[in-house]
Amino acid sequence: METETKERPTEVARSPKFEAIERAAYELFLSRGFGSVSMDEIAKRAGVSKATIYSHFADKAELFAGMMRADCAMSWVKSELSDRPADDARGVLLELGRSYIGLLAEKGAMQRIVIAEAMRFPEIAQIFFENGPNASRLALTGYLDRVCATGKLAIPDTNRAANQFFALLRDDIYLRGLLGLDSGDDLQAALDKTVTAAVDLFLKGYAP
Amino acid sequence: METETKERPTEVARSPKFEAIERAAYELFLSRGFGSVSMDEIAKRAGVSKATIYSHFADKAELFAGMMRADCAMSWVKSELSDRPADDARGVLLELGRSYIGLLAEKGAMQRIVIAEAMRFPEIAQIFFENGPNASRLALTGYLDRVCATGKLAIPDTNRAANQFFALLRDDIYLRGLLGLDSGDDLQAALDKTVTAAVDLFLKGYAP
DNA sequence: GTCTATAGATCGATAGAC
DNA sequence: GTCTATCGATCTATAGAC
Repeated sequence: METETKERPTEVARSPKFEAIERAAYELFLSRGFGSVSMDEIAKRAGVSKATIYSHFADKAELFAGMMRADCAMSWVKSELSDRPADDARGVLLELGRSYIGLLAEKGAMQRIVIAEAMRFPEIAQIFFENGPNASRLALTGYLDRVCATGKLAIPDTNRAANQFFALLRDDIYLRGLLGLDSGDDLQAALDKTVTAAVDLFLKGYAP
Repeated sequence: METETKERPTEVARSPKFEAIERAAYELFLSRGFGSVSMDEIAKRAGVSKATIYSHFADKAELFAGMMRADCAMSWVKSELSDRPADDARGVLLELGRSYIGLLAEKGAMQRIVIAEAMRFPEIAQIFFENGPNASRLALTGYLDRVCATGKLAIPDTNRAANQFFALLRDDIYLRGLLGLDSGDDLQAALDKTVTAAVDLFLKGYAP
């Protein structure tokens, strides 16, 4: 979805029904996927008729792809790493780790749908990977390069190390989330422990 | 002792049509998921009529769940870790790593389907996780305990460490596979490098 | 047991009134 | 633009002949 402040030169204010359709489709698709959601259902939730939907969107696939594309295109990394201090790798990685894990939980439903429909909508899977995991990896790689320049870490391949760090953060909680399994009683404590354990292993493993 | 099991008569040979149905359903479900495969399609591929399928399986959901349940229940870990030497952690972990990555590639399609249908078939997701990732983690935890007993590694939480090791092995290749993205031209070399890099980081990070 | 034929329901998409 | 009404296709599941 896009923010309301974003200007669209070629288009005037979008009608309330149009936005209602978008919102209804987004919520339904994200909770149940492409195949299990019918256009009748979207129309009913949006409070419009089915014909109104087809006056704004060519077909069901375009409606789905439009919603997912906009959602995947949103930037993942909230905290920029380019202006982070290179002499406090532990603090920066801890903060990045907590931010990343929060992001996984927040975007969990979207990722499950993207994976489920990756065969039918390969373009969506591509956009998701580039703007999500790959963008995160690139950002961390740049930061690790700077840390290595200070001599505080010795990483032979910062690209690979960035991948490893995010892999450690995902742990098995990511897979559990994709599978819809409850991760025990004290999830937040487990997540914090996962972050600190990942940073510990990473820093010691790449110490000079 | 059940003498008359309708579903699995292990003593009596199951009819060829029954097995043809199972094989056709398994292949189709694994390649396109639950919703996109019709009973007509399964019947056509199996060379039987639709009514014959319904004479063996209650409905489409039971047919799907039966196939996926059987596939998920298959043991993952091929090489038992209980009889592995505790004084050669690097060699054992390298071998386990290659085996695990091969397994991910082999079961890639099944995992994508399990994730995609996790909401509709939570039981399948549960069985998959227990027999797959969780069983692997338990096996590795036991081995790491033995290695720590020899003093060659110092791991505060072997359960967490086992999770971390498998997470390092998955790297981002696992996610790419779920998304159906091609992982470049030289996949095998990248996989080998991922395994060695994971073992390197793990051993140095948990060195005494 | 296995088939053909079809019921019954739902879906995506459209025609036509207003 | 938006609605109601419906078409045609497709799906799951079943009835009935053999």
